[in-house]
Parts: sequence; structure tokens; C-alpha cells
Amino acid sequence: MLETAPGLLNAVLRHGDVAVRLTEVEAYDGANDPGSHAFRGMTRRNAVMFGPPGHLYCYFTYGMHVCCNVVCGPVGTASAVLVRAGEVVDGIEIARERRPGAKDRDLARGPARLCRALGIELGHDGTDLVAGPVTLEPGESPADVSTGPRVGLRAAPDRPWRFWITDDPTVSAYRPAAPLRRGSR
DNA sequence: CCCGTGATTCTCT
DNA sequence: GAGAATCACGGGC
Repeated sequence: MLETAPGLLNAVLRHGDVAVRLTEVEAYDGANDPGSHAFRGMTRRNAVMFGPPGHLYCYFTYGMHVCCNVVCGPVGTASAVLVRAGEVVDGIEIARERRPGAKDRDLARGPARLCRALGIELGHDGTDLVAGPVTLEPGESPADVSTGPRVGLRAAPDRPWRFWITDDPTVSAYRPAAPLRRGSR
């Protein structure tokens, strides 16, 4: 169940009293994938991607956001699945407190939002998803899955490795690519 | 639409 | 060792 990105759809990611049903994920294929953190080989930050599957890879980006991936390949492959969005199915009061002002369906609509709603921090990097404190429970296969290009990646945007549950309102809005506003070319 | 934010990594000396 | 470039985003206007 951890081997494929679409297999994670409908799975429930839980941290303490808050749980999120995953509705949108994105695959990253380690060393073969220019969009992956692991493309240039193992570094200190991405080390857990190279480790055993079923662990959580958390990273910090854009100066203020934490995102998390599920490591899914065997040791040495660095394959991971970015958790992009989901629906809060338990502990919604706590999630609301963590995200003041957000509408319920936006609580975990986006990778960084999802982590914040769940209370996932950098310290959870490397967490074993069976032992916890963050856990992943498989769910039923979704009735209808859509695929498309990945979001916000400048490298290899053509790989249709984003998977989401068709028509689910908690799937994040599609953004073609993150513009680079620092040098003007 | 446009901007902040800080860690990590790369490259050059 | 130092400085520059990059980053898989969200919120505010």
C-alpha cells in the first residue's frame, strides 16, 4: 500500500487527535527525477528519502512552510510521495485553532497547510509511520482518480505524477508553476 | 496580482 | 569559509 502514489489516496494520516484523509498526492522518483530533492544524491536533509519505506520525510521551504512526504521505495531508491492535500476527518476543532480564519475545507488544502493542521514539524522528519507519533492507516480505494502534471515544479513539469480524487473539494487549486521572481530571466 | 521568509546547497576562492 | 542562488507555498492586497 505504500508502494504507489495513488495507493495513498484515501489513506488517513494521523497525528495525535487530528487525522486527515488524503485526497491529493504527488510522486517523486528519487535520483531519476529532476524535480526531486534527491536528484543530486543524498544530502543531510533528504537522507530519510533514501531510507526504508513507511517513514515520513519533512522539510522546510520558502522560509515559512513545512511539507511532508511518505517514503515509499526500498532502501536506496529515494522515492517519495508528497502529500499535497486532504480532508480533516478527526480533531477538526484542533485543526481550526491551528489555522485561524481558514474555512473547514481549506484546513488541509495544500501541502504546508496540511502539515500545519496536523501539527507536523521538522522534528517529525524520519518518523516511522507505524510506530508514530505520526501514523498512516490505509483507506478504501477511491472510486475515481484523476492524474495530471505536478504543481509548482519548474523541473520536469510534464510528468503526470500528481494524483487526486476526482471532484473532491479539498484538492488544492492547480498552479502551473512557481514563477521565479528573483532574476528576471 | 505580488511579496515574505529562512534553511539548504552549490560554487568559487 | 563565505556568499549567492534556489525552493515541491501561502497569505495579503
